[in-house]
Amino acid sequence: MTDPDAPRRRSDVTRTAILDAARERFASDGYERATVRAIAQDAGIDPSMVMRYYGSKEGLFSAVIDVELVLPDLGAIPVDDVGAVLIGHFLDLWENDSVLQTLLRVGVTNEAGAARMRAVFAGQILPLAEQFVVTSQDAARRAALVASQVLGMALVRYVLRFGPAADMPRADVVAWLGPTVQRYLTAKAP
Amino acid sequence: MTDPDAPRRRSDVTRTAILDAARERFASDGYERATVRAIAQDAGIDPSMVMRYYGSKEGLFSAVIDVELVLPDLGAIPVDDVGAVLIGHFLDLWENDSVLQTLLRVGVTNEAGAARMRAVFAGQILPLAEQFVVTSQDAARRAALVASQVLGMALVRYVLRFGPAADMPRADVVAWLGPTVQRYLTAKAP
DNA sequence: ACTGTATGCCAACATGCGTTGACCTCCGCC
DNA sequence: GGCGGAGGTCAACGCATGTTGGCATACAGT
Repeated sequence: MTDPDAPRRRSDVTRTAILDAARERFASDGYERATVRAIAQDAGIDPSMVMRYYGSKEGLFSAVIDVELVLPDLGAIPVDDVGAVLIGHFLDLWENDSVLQTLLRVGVTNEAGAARMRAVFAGQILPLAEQFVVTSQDAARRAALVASQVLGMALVRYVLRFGPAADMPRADVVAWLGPTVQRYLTAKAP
Repeated sequence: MTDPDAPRRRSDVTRTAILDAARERFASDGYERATVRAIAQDAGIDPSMVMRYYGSKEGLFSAVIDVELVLPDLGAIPVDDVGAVLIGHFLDLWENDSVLQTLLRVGVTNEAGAARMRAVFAGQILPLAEQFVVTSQDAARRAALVASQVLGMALVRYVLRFGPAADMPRADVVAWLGPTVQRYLTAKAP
């Protein structure tokens, strides 16, 4: 019997090596400073392989950011815990998946990255806010508020690495930010 | 009598033209994509002038981000209004001065920019938090929380330009974010 | 075992970058 | 009126980048 996880082509191991290296380089250096040559060297192959398998640097980047963010179903948890659960889940996401760091780093200077970020926002955070509110304009605003706090914490904690933000224990982040997004989602509009 | 604001050297007009063009380019494109050639063209002079007056691209960037952020004295306003006043002031700052956009755009991919951002944080937001709290570690955390919300809103509103965040009237931003930073600064630690 | 093709490397290309030094020009001063 | 220096342009350098085509090699199907 054949292993269903086995690579279908011999080149698949190289393909994913390139993708992994690219993920890290884009996440830590941003789009411009992550050079094809550096990515290729990290992956242990020739730069021309990148072009063969992904067409161009832009194509490689597209492959890197083409991921699905999955948020937990918030219907199953008590309404009062939504804020805390959400913050906890976002912290997991940021710490275990480099694609969000990539998006944040690149979205700030690259329009394609910004567009992808907006798409994630529209596909994940917006529907979430719509569970708590009637009019769609109100939901959009609340989603934007949640995004501002979540991305802001990610920025100072993981990207800019402000000491106090980076050192804060996870539980404290949840305790402080949880009520904030809870209010953004469920409080009466001011 | 001589005008005290008159340029002391004939080249001062060119110097500031370069600086103005650099501010805009760095703010909108980030460090890597803001080329010396493009800045020079915007300023209407030759690229070599940039080198003559600022030594290098790095030197020009240093000159651009070498600014003082001034926050209002919060001693004079009622304690309960601190959050709202602060948010209002930050919105003014972001809308009237491109240097913060520059810092945010560059700080995400450039270590010098990130360092400058941390310095602004330590020099401006941290002392502010120290007015409300006794231990310096607590103050640092509260300052980081305020920074996360303020920078997060700047990110989604001015840089990533999420529709709902960019369109939100200024008064609504103050009404939503004011209580948040108010709580970060003055509420009992959880 | 033979052959075609997928896989990979190497060398080179064109381009745009930051940066440099030689040259020109015009203002202010003796 | 001539002169020295500051202000400015021009062309070029060296380098790193993304990208390309040609060539070797090793695998898979017959």
